[in-house]
Amino acid sequence: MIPQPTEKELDILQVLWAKGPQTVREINDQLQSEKEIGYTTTLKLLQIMHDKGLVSRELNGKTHIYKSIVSESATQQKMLDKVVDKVFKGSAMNLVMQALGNSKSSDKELDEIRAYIDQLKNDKND
Amino acid sequence: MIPQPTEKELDILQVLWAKGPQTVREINDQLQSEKEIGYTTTLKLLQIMHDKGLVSRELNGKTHIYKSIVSESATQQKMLDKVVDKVFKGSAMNLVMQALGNSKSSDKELDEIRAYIDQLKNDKND
DNA sequence: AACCAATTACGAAAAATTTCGTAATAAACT
DNA sequence: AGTTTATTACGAAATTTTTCGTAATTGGTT
Repeated sequence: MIPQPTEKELDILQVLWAKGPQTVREINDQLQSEKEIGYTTTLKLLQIMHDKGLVSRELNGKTHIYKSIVSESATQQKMLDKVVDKVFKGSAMNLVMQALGNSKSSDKELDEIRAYIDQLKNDKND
Repeated sequence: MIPQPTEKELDILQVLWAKGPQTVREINDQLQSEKEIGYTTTLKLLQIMHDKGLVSRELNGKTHIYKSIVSESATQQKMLDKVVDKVFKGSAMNLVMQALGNSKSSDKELDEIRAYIDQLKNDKND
C-alpha cells in the first residue's frame, strides 16, 4: 500500500500535477517562489517519495525526470476521507455543508452543484 | 494566534466536543477504546494543548477538568481551508464536488443539500 | 500524623518529518 | 584527458510530534 504523502510531499505533488513531469531543479524553482527551500531538500524529498512509490523517475542524460504516480483525485479523496473522519465525525454531508457555507461561491457555482446533485440522484435511480 | 491542533490533539478535541468537559482519566478512557495509549501521554497532550490555548482547565479538588476553547466548527473550517489549499488548488467547489461524488449519500441527504444551496442563493440576493 | 491512591509536573526518549552539508558522480567543455 | 558545472547519493542535524517513565504533590483514609 502506498502511504499518504506528508505535507511537504503534497507541495511537490501539486507542482507535478500542475505542470507534469519535471526535473528536481524545475520543481525546486517553483517551490522557491513560495518559500525559501534548498535544492537538496527538494531532491531528498523526491528520493523519499520515490522510495515510497509516490513518484516514478526516468533518467535523461544525468538528470532524473520525476513524475507523479498517484493521481490527484485519488489523493484528494483520501485527504477528504481523513478530514471527514478526523473532524466531521465521519459525515461527508457535514463537510459539504460547512464548505458551502463559508466559501464565497457564486450563483453560477451553486447552480453547478445543484445540477451535479440532480445527476447523482438520477444515476442512483437506474 | 492559537495554533492549529496536531493530529493527536484533534483526537482529544473530538472527545471534548462530543462529551463536554472532562478529566484526563475520562478522556484517556475514551481514547483507549480506539487504541492503546498511556495515561501520561494523554495528560501531556492536554498540558501542551493548555499551553497552546486550545483548552482551558478548572481545578476540582486535585483533578483538572479540561474543556475545549476552540469551537468545532471553527476548527472544521480551518481544516477545510487547509485541505482546499493543499490539494484542491484553492477551489472549495472542487472539494464539494469530489466529496459529493464519492460519498454514499442518500437521496434525502442530497435533497437537504439542495435546499441549503437554495437558501444560500436567497440569502445572497437580499 | 502517617499512609495510600490518584493526579500532576517534568523531563526526556522515540518517532516522524524537514532540512541541508558534503562527497561522489556524470556530463559538458575546453 | 583534465577541468568545470550540475546532479545525485548519503548521512546526519534540526524540528516537530508522540510517547512515557519517574518524581512530586494532593486529597482522602486510617
